[in-house]
Amino acid sequence: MKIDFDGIQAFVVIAELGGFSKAAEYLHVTQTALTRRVQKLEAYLGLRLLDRTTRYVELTAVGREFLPQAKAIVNEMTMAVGRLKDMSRNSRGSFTIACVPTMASHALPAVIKRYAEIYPGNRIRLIDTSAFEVRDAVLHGQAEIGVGVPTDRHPELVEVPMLEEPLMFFCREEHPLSKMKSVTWSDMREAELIVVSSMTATRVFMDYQLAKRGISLSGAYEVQHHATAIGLVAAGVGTAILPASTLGEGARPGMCRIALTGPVVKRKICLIHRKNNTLSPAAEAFFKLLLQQKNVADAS
Amino acid sequence: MKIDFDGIQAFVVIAELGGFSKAAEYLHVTQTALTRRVQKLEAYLGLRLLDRTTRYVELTAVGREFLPQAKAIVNEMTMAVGRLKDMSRNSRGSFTIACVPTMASHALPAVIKRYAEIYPGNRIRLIDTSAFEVRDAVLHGQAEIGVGVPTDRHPELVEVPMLEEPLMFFCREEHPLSKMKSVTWSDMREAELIVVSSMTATRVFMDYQLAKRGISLSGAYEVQHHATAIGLVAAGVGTAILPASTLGEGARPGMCRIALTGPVVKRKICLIHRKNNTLSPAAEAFFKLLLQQKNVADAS
DNA sequence: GATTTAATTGCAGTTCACGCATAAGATAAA
DNA sequence: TTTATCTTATGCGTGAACTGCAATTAAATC
Repeated sequence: MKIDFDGIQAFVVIAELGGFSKAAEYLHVTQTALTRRVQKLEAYLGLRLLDRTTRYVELTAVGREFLPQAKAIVNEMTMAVGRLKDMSRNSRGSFTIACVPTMASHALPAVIKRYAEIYPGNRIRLIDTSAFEVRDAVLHGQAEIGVGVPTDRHPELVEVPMLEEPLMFFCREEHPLSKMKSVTWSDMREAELIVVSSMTATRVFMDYQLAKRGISLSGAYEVQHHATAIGLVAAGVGTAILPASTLGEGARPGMCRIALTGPVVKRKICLIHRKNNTLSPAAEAFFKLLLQQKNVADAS
Repeated sequence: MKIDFDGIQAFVVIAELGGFSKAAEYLHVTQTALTRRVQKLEAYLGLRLLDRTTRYVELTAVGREFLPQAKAIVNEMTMAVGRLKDMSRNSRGSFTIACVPTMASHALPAVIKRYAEIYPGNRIRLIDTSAFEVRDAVLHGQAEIGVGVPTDRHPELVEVPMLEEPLMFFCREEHPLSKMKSVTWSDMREAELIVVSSMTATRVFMDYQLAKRGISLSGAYEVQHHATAIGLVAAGVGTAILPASTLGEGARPGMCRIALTGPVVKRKICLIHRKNNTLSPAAEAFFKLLLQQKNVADAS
């Protein structure tokens, strides 16, 4: 009833190398063992695969017919197992990560670059989408790792804090507040304010934090993407409230980024993965790199 | 280093049936054994294939990727081994037999018919050719079984006597000798005699036997095939010396078959196979049927 | 919190596979 | 024919691996 892979492998190697002894050397076992394996296999099958005198080994008619199949099976098996071991040893493989757009364009690129240097050849599928869909993608197994914001607890998901960044005030140098070290929410003039859509997790979180302190802020402009908001500010349309990482220091000429206090509202970014699902070695390695990123952020 | 087929099979069945217990039942082992097999496989590979709580079993990302391959391998293996066992148990399979034309058209058809009844579906490739080429076909492995005449001993070949039949004299009813119970070689009139080509083994053997008794007979007509000779006799062209089996008793109207003595020259037919080559089960079964034919001939 | 279901682990028995040493068979050379 | 040599087969003892039972642990449901 049980299938004897060793026997078939022995048969293939003996047939290809033309002898028990050579095959034994190749397989790093004694010739005795191969004799036994072949005998066992033949006994199990009820027919001879190899006609052997003490001098020569030759395929039987059945053996000749079976050899190509056996060879294919042994090869596939060896290959498949080899690939798996390679994945395990060298964190090789492909995986999918879901990520909110901000991180996809700011924190991720550096990590992906490092990852590509350490593990060349590994393909990463990146789904950049809203925080809600990031959560769903991980939950439904479309992505192994999610980079998003904390959400309502789900028993299947694990959220690991990665970094947090304050919302900041963005304006042009000409703006009256541009020379301030920090500004407060009450300094905002709604008539010129650009905020991101209330559909985004960032905005929901922000509104919630402000509401706790009796502050309400809707803004005159509402856009979907941070990049759009930055563009509008740069063009002199107005001022904006955005996560700090939206713009690195002095990344754009004529643009100022000022701390926003009273209160400081911090957007939390976390890594998400399914609770009971082991990450593939490739994803695992990436996950660790992401966590290192966290430490970098903590240190600064 | 050693590849664990059991483990992979366990993985596949568990993944397909969705649980260790169900898989255990399917494989006729305890669920404990499967736990161990999977653990061993995963330890060997260095990664998890199945994420399992005590309640549910689920594929990991790697497991999902590997499952199709594993399934294919396990299926192929099971199929291939199954086919071999079937070949062995039910003498199933195809094989090639080489046969001299006389036998191919006289003794063989009945055997093939019986064989087809007992082992339906088995394909037989039949090479009908000269005795020399029958021998070569077997020697070079193109045919597993040969039906031919004894030749010079070859260390690689085994010849098993099957049947022998006398050469007989064939003529039309109008012929002066047609009413004789038997005729002798000296009764032959060369001017009207049709014999088969001196290239055939039968002819070589006949000449040798006659030469021992100082008889030489070349005939006026020489043809390649027995069927041709019979045709010529039937058309009244002449008389012929042919193996008895060329024509069953009274098989053709107006044709007589008369014993030829002084001496009686018998053509021996034997089965040939390679000495150290095990026959495939299908061929083995056919070989046995052929030998029964021998007994039939001996009895008559 | 109790119950049920399903995988895991401790333990012990047994089988199975392996390797050493030796035998036996076959070919080639003397 | 005998001998040398090469290659597979076998006897036997050892050790590892696999298995199964029974108890355990963990998750999900009531």
